[in-house]
Amino acid sequence: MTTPPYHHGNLRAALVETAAELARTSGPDGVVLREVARRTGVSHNAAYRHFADRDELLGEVADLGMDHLERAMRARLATVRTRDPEVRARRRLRETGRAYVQFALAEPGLFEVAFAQEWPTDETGAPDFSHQESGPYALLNQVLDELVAAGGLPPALRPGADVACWAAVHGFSMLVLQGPLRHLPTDQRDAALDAMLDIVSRGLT
Amino acid sequence: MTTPPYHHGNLRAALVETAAELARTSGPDGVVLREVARRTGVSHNAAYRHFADRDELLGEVADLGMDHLERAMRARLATVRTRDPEVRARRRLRETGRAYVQFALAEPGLFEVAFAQEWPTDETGAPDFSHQESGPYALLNQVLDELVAAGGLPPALRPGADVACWAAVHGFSMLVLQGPLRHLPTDQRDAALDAMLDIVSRGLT
DNA sequence: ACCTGGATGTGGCCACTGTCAACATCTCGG
DNA sequence: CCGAGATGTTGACAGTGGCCACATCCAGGT
Repeated sequence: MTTPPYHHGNLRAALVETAAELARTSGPDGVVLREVARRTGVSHNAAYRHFADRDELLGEVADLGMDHLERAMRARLATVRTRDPEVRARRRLRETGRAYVQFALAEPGLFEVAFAQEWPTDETGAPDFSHQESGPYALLNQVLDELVAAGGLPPALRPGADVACWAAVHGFSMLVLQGPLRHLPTDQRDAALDAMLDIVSRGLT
Repeated sequence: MTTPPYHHGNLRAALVETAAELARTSGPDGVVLREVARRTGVSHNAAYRHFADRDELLGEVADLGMDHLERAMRARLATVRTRDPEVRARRRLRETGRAYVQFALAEPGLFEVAFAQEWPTDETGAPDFSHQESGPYALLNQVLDELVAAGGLPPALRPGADVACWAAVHGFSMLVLQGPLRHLPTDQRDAALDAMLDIVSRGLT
């Protein structure tokens, strides 16, 4: 007859994990504080000892999602084994985009939570990840720089290329996840993605 | 001393309008059934005589938003006065994209509501606006067809061009509205949009 | 060995929401 | 003119996020 301990031991981490599970299956709106507490076997108020409010918990889930996204991108990047620098860089760029979309489609809930979070800003209020060394955006910039260095992308087109790439893959993900392409059959969806990546790639030449 | 009439007269339309106002200022989550009723000066349950549930009301607002978007796009398209067919088509394509982003930024709430709605699907479940004559998507396809006809876009690149264009402008809008580019100063934002439109345009050549 | 203060978890409460069911009121066609 | 159907109201319910006061536990100092 072991009575459950009054203190959980590592409630904070447990809550984040449960919240992430809910986010995975039901998106941001599925992360209901009381349900998280229920599933973690704790009272509906315990979470407030570890998070200021629901948003702070969601923030943790968002960080977790960003980590997963970055790992997925890095994993796919590592599969490119081409020698020729320019071809290699171009393939790596493509894999970056493909990994982004693939993650969004595989983990729509986490993706949505991760994206809906606040983003770091510098003192002027402008986005401040330009000098970040990690994170999906930094990774994209890195790959784009590789492409410039390899001679595959005219330096004049380099500024703006990051936003263009990001917008394309992000928009595609949204169109498929929540938008008009929601019910597009898988093969057509993949074809559309390839076509889009082709167009963007052609535009960066 | 005129006592207010028991019946409103045109409650349905009035509710949609109030809901649209709320959507404009507070996005989809701001469209709270009870608040809509309150502002319309009616009891919190009156809406149920006209809409099955909150989603149906939101659907009306979404249609309204789509109309506005399409009108904005058409208005901008009409400003292109160039004669040369190819240049004209290319400019019209650009204005299409610019109008989309501009509407999203000017009316973020309506935009979000409009986009989050269900979309028509055909019997197979695939999106069914391919043969639509109106709506933003039909307009985009029309402009792309113009570009092909004018010789500005190789027919081989025509399939997929629609999704690519849409994804780019939609993604850009999302990055600015809810994403990392949220606090980007206006001038930098415009520059980034121009750069992106350039890249997409180059890709469609 | 105590005991005391801070950290952690609990239960009760409030305002708010969407939705349902029962009731009230009005309007219009026979 | 009168009754049926459409429209609007009141009241209730379960569910939510958030706050407060209280209960419990653990660690560190004496």
